[in-house]
Amino acid sequence: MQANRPRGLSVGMQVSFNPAADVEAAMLQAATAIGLDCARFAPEVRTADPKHGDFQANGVLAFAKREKQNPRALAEKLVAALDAVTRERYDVTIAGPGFINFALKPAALLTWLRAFASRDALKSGAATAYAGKTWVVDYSSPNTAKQMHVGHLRSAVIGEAICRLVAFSGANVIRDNHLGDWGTQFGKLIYGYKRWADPAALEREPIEELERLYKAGNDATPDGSPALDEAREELVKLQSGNPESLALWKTFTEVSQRAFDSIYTRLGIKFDHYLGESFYNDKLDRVYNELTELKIADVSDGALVVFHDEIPRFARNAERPNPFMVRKADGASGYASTDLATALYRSEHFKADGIAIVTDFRQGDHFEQLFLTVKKWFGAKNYHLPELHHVSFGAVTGEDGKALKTRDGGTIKLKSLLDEAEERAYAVVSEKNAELPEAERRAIANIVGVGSVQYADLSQNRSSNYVFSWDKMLSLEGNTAPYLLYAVARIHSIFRKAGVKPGEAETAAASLETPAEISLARKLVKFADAIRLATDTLRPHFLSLYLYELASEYSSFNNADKVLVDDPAIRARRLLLCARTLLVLETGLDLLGLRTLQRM
RNA sequence: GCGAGCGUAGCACAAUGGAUAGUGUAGCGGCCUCCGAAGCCGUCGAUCCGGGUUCGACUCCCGGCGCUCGCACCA
Repeated sequence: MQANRPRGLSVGMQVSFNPAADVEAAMLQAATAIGLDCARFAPEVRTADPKHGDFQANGVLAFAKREKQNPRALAEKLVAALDAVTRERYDVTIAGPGFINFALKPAALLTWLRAFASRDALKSGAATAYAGKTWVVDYSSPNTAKQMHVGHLRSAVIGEAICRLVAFSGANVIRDNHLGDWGTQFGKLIYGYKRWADPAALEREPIEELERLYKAGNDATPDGSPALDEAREELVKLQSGNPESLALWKTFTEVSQRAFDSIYTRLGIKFDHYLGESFYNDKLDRVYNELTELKIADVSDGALVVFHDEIPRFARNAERPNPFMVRKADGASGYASTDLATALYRSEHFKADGIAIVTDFRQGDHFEQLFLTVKKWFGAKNYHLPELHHVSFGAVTGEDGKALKTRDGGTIKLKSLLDEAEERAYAVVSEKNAELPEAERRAIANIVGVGSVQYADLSQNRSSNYVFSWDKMLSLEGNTAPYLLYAVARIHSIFRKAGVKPGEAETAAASLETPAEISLARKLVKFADAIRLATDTLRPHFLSLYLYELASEYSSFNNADKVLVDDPAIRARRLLLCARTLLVLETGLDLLGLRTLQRM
């Protein structure tokens, strides 16, 4: 997946959304001009450390080495062959053994800022990368009849950010909540429900009551007990379509859905589909039949399984065999079979070009086996094979490094976690801005509180575990949601004071002059690169980090250069910088799933 | 036992094989007659250990060590 890679020649045309694309094209053109074999020469243009420039081309070093040429001399020849537009737009220098550095000149920076003046302009710049692609994103996926807890947080937050990023890059995104709505737990739940259901409690706190009934059912059915046989009987009745059982199950699903929706609303999530495991019930036979017919699956100890002999740990002769369990020995389906049916449905029905499944890293083996199996199966049948991504993430831990629990060792419910975030944010807002009316402080606290929880997760590499800390995520300092939201609020404040809207009163802007102005503009131009990196790697933290650095750059600018000065040209160009910073921050935060504020 | 992920300043994090490894916090020192000081500026401080590949390694490979997790009918 190398979307948004520089392609084609755009030299001499309008500046690109991602100027690195222009540099790449110009380098290739220069290489051709001096007779280099472009099949063997890759310019390797990337964003540079600001002290070296905006972009750097590193490809000369590797190429010169391979061709036994002097890299420095080759770099000089290439630079001399660069076209006039590029030379006009960039200060080009050669450094060290043969790095070629490109620094945008202030006039070129201004051109970019004028060209990308709205969210639509940014989107149309970004949207070429995944244009025409359909992506299914499978995230959140809680079990029905249970409350969402802290373990469901990362999938929901990271998954939503990925949906927005991929959509911004031009894909048609299908948000699919693969609910755990079918399985052995429903036998025990129905068993408990029929004996101990409390109608008043079901009315008042339906999910909590279902959890209590499941627990009661589970406690009453220990291994080997006659009660367990009864619970299994309930499961058989449900799976064979008994109307009474199905009606109960349907109620459980609806009650669960309402509870989930209230969480999703707070997190700004709206699914297109809730195709849970139950949806695939009638699609499993085809999986069994085709895998058997193709001899991809074997019967082992009575179960239908797939071994992948090319991967030692999934091979049939492994020390401890770890087969992919398609159908259990008792004939029941497992999650492997529903996941296989799901992959097929997404390929055939949604025509998916990409599938991203957002679950924790512990399921890594499962998805590796799933993807191996899908590739063999689809390959043999000539089915359309989407890109398959397991978007995995680490655990949420307490400050002791262990899984996050309540003080008394219980599971933290997502609802109470979000409540606490809002309460804590309310306390901070009330302290900092006591003069605001209470209703406004509440509204601010909701956005800051939930945003802080989301951002804490999104600001770090999803692969590692993350340490949950209220104090850090709600802090006003450092790479946090409050810091970013504060920067946004301050910019709005300047426009209020100026009496103009963002985007207005900037036509008189002539050229950027001060170091702080230029530094901020250079950061703004790199938005495209941050989007590309975050999207292609499915790692939102690259965008978070960029936004934080942008906000930090803005704060320095805001401190160094007064915006609302009398000189109309200076005022106009600084208002322009404020407007674009605001646009990029608000667009970027929205892509992460955060709401922003005009005042906080 | 086998396997996977992770290991970067006191703490929490970043680094798309590139230049002197960035940032926050904590510590120290500055900046409010000035658009929001919830801010800005300066300073101190780190790649788990040992080999290898490369012009160049936090990054890739091999061997250790540590933490977390997974290993047949739960998802």
